[in-house]
Amino acid sequence: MSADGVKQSRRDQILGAAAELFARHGFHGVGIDDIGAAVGISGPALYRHFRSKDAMLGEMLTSISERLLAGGLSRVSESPDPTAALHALVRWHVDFALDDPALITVQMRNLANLTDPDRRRVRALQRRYVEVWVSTLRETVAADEPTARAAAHAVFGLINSTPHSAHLDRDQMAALLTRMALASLTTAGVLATA
Amino acid sequence: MSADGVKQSRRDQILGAAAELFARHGFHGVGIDDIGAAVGISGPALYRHFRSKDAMLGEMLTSISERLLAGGLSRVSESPDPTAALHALVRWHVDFALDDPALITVQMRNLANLTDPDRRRVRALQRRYVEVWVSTLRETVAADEPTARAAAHAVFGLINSTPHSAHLDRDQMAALLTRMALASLTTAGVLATA
DNA sequence: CCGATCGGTTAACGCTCGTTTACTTCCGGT
DNA sequence: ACCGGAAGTAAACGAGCGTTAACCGATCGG
Repeated sequence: MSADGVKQSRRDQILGAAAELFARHGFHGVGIDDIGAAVGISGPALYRHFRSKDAMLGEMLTSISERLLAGGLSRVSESPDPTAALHALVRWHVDFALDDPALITVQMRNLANLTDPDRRRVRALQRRYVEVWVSTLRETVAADEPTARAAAHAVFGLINSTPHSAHLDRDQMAALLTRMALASLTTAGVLATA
Repeated sequence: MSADGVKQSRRDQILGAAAELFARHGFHGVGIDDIGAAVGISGPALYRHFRSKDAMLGEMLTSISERLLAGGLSRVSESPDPTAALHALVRWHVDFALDDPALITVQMRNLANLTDPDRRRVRALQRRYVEVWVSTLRETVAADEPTARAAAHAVFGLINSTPHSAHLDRDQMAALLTRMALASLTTAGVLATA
C-alpha cells in the first residue's frame, strides 16, 4: 500500500457523499451518521479518515477553490488574447458548475461554517480566482476595478444558479449559460465606466 | 390594543434581526439566545412572539415570497407592453435584492430548513413568481418554456449575488445589475431557440 | 384600586449530535 | 505462522440548544 490509489478513493467517496448531503441539507443539517450511511459504513467510522466533521468541510472547500483557481489560471495562460481568455474562463466555470453542482452549492452556501484558519485559506484562494477574472475583464472591456469585481461576482451567481434548474439537458444548459454570461459582460455599454 | 401597530413592530424587529443572523451564519448556526440578544431581550422571551424557531423562519420566508410575487405581478400589470414589463421586473428584483440583502440571502440558502408545510407554501409562491418571469420572457424573446425558466433562474442568481460584493454604492450597483441582467436576457440570439 | 394580561426573567429538562473509547476483524509483510 | 496496523462497530460521554416551567413587574380597563 505504498501508493495511495485505493486509500484516496475511500476519502474521495466520503467527500463526494458529504458534498451531496451538505448541498441538499446544509452543513448543520447533516449528521455524521448520515454521511456514514451514505457510503455504507456507520457513524464514527469516518474518524478513521478525517480528524473531524469540520475537517471534512475544510478539505472539501479547499480542494474546490484550488481546482477553480488552477483551472482559471491555466485557461488564461493558454489563451492567445484577453478576449479568448474571457471566453475560456466562462466555459471553464460553466463546465465546473454543471459537472459538480453539489460542490458549487456547498462552496456558495457553507463558507460561514468553516473553521477560522480554513476560512482564511479558502477566501484567499477565492480572492485570487476573482482576481483572474477582474484582470481579464479589465483587459477586454473598459471597466474600473470595483465594477469589474462586482460584475465577476454577478456572473458567478448567474452560472452557479445551475443546481436550481435542471430542466435542460447538460449541453443546452452549458450553451445557454455561456451565452448569457458573455452577453452580460461584453454587451456594449454594460460595464463601461459611466 | 385592537389594532396591531406596536405589537407588529416588535415582531418585525425580531424577524429583521433574525434575518440578518440567518443570512450571516445559517439557520442552524444561530441560537435562540443570539436572536434574543440582537433585540435586547434574552433567549426564551422570543416564545412570547413566535411559536418556535421554525415558525420564525417560516413566517420570514413566506412574507418574502409574498412580497416578491405581489411586486412582480403589480409591475407587470402596470406595464404597457411586454418589453416594459421585463424591464420593470428586472428593476423590481434588483431593488428588492439591494434593499434587503439579508432576506434575499436567507431565501436563497435556507429553503431546506423549512418545515414541510411551510416549504410547500413558499415553493408554491416561488413557482408563481417564476411563472410571471417565464411568461413575460416568452412574450418578449422567442424562447421555449424550459429555456425561459432556466434563464429566469440564472438572472435571479445574477441579481442575488449582491450580498457578496458590496464594493459599489447602491445606485451604481443597481445600474450595473440592471444592465447585466437585461443584456443577458435580451441580446439577440441568447435565448432564441436553436 | 384591582386584577388580568403582556412581556420579560432564570432555571431546568431532554434530545440531538459530534467525538472518544474499547473492542473486533481482516489482511499484508517478515 | 504471526504480528501490526488499517478499518469498522457499538456504546458511552458531554456539550449545545430548543423548548417549557415557574415566577415577576408593569400597564391599563373597569
